[in-house]
Amino acid sequence: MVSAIQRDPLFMKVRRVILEAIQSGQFAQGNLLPPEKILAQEFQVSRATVRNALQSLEDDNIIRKQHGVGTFVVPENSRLKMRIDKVKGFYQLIGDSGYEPSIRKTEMSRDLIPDRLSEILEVPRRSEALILKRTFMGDGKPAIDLCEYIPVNNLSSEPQPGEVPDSVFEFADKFCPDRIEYTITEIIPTTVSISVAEAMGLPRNHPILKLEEVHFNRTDKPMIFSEIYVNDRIIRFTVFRTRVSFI
Amino acid sequence: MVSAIQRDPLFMKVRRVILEAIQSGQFAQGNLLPPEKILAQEFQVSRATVRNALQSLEDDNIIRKQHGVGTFVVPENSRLKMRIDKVKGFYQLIGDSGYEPSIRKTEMSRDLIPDRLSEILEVPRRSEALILKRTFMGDGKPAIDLCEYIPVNNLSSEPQPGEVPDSVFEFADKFCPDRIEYTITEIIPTTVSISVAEAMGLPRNHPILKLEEVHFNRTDKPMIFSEIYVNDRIIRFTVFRTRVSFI
DNA sequence: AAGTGGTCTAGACCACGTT
DNA sequence: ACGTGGTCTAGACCACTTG
Repeated sequence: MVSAIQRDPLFMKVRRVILEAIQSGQFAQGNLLPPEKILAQEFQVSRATVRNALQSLEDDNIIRKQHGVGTFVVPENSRLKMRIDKVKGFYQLIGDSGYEPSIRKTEMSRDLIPDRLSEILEVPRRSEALILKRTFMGDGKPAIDLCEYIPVNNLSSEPQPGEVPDSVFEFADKFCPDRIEYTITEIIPTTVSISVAEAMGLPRNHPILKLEEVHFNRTDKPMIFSEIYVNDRIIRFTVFRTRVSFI
Repeated sequence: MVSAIQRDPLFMKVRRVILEAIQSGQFAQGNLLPPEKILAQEFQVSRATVRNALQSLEDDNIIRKQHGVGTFVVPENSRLKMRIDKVKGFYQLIGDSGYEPSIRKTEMSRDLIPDRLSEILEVPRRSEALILKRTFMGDGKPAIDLCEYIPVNNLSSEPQPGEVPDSVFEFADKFCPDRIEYTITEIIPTTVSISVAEAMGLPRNHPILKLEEVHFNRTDKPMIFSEIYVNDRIIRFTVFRTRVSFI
């Protein structure tokens, strides 16, 4: 079952206050935040809690800490919204990219699962899967073409047309016995096939990004496979990488 | 100046011991690690230190924690070595992909910087840059074609041919006034041009992944631009993504 | 020398999932 | 009810950068 209620931890409250202060440009003198000690006093919390809040902001590339110096606000222009390692859903992604998101259609069908996918999803060959096809649009133009394969054995109830959520995470919450705990994505350059060219409104042989995603439950069992084509005229993925020293 | 010496924190020692135990399959009964409390007692450290060690292992997708349940070893087959958000250097990346890495050549030249890059690197138009071109091989076949642009004003000393490090991070450490603090990478699908096709030994119009990287120093100043072509027959990038709930 | 973030301790209580 | 990881405290000292 999906637990919807969860108390908001203290550090998340602190995070929100700091984030608002950043966004309203409050302590933006030189983009330097007050020291952790001061923040702790100000918020009447321990330094560990402040550090927890700052850590979560650093993960999102909002701030950057430097040992012996201080905590800096990362300039807007090097913030990244289309981080491929932070994708939550394509609808939101298109919005973040500055386009008006919409969904053209949702096709739902049942069919035998391709042999390659039955291996990846660890289900018997020639077993059945629910197949969902959708095209996400940005400003009315095709941005993302998506095809999801859910083996019928991984379904806990049968979705009706019209009640399919935008995001695969919500889909699993509603219609699968387990939620998706993590996802592994492979990035593949390719050129558009005839069918994709048609769906995306692109010339044949146009280069395009293909993503193959496998969604796992908490016991590391693969649940769902997604095949995704991304129109690079609308969506450009980025990666943020900090220097790491140790192994 | 680059500080080479740094004391190894306690939690890194703990991390190493846990990692070795995982790799030697020691506490692999059901892939469940002992509780944090027990680990703390065993290593004679505080629970916070154990948590710090476990956190770093979780970041690397070695373990996965689940609130109320325990800490699990992630199965080998869903470990990822070619995480695009964790790339340290291409030489190592090729090795991680299971190929014998080598470097074909390093071309070094000075030339005017292209207008587009002068904007990205925030230097005056028509200023000069050091240009480094290299091809990384895997098992003798071209795997990665790399072209780096370093504005001459961002150099602190002049590299001699033969003393150019494999990694751009080490290059900046040696020949630039600042080290690279973080990198933003854009992922672009494209097809090979004539020159790249030649360098990579690929047919014309073959789809290929292009990466455009901008390397920043600690003051968010762009220092170096890299243009990278990745042969997807040898290197396949992956992304690891866990479910996140809050904003 | 001063001030910052990084590490570490020894406790305590809470939230979550299982039994 | 129990055991797990998650959060939080109040302190201490260390490592790094800068003046």
